[in-house]
Amino acid sequence: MEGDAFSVFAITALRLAGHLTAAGDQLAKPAGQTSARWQVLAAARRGGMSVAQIARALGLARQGVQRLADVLQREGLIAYADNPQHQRAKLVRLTEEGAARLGVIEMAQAGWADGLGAAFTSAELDAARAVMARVMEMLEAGETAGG
Amino acid sequence: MEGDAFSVFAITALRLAGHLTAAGDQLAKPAGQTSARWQVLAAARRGGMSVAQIARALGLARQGVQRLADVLQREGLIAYADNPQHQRAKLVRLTEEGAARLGVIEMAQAGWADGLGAAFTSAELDAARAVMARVMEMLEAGETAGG
DNA sequence: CCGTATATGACAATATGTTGTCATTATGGA
DNA sequence: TCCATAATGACAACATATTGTCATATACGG
Repeated sequence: MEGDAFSVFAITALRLAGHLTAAGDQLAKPAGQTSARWQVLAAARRGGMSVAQIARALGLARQGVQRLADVLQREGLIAYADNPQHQRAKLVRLTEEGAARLGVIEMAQAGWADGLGAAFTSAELDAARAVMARVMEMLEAGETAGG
Repeated sequence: MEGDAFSVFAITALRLAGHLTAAGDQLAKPAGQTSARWQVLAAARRGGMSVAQIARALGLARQGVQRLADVLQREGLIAYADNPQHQRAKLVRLTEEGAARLGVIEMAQAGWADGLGAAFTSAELDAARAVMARVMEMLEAGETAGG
């Protein structure tokens, strides 16, 4: 039945995420970063977002992203800019040093993704991604409803 | 190109895992457990495995599983049994109390999986799972090769 | 302006997980 | 037996992430 198929799907997704995080750490290591920091740097480049907004975009707890951002700010990779919309919620901005580090990571990431992606068709990857996204939507709906 | 499709796939997988872990924590909470503890309890029920073997099966670091297992042992949910094959590597066994807790979790998990799985066909879930498994195999090969 | 609800950052406690190191225990070859 | 290698558990340091709590800032309805 679908419940069993879903359980196997979920267990596989959790194990895959572990491997992807490990791979991301390896990609980010030459730039002295990690998977988590990379995500925050990428959000900082988009610009115009506060820490809380970045946390929501990444699906993480606000406080965890705050801690990462504070570290990155002390290291000079991101900077806090005044937010005309909100006195306390500073906007996160990528510094030149941060952009350089992010560039190193993304160069490596592009080659990595090309290499792994070559073993699949775009249709396969997109179909799998669509199923994952639908599951995520349902989970998010449940989280909002349940507390 | 497939590289871009793969990047989007990877990012989606990471976000999905965050939501799945949160959902698992909610399922395990009535039994006073968490997603991580649940995984170890499930491995303990299989029996005949040492901590290091469980870690490999879950794709986690040996030391992290050891710490979780030590906590579960102190709480009386699992027990260490002598291993005739290895003096130091004790076998992990589920206690009656551990089996009771695991049962509570899996009752809830079954209903949860049925509810979410009902929105998908078995073919959809299995196709997505197959793609994730192939990605995982490639990542594991890379990890073994690369160190 | 006031009161309520929400959003945000700060701080602490805790859980999870990795990496590194060490001593001990197998394992296999000379 | 002896030695090298790998596996294992113990311990520590650190990175990541959640939950809870608090004070302050913003938004909105009167």
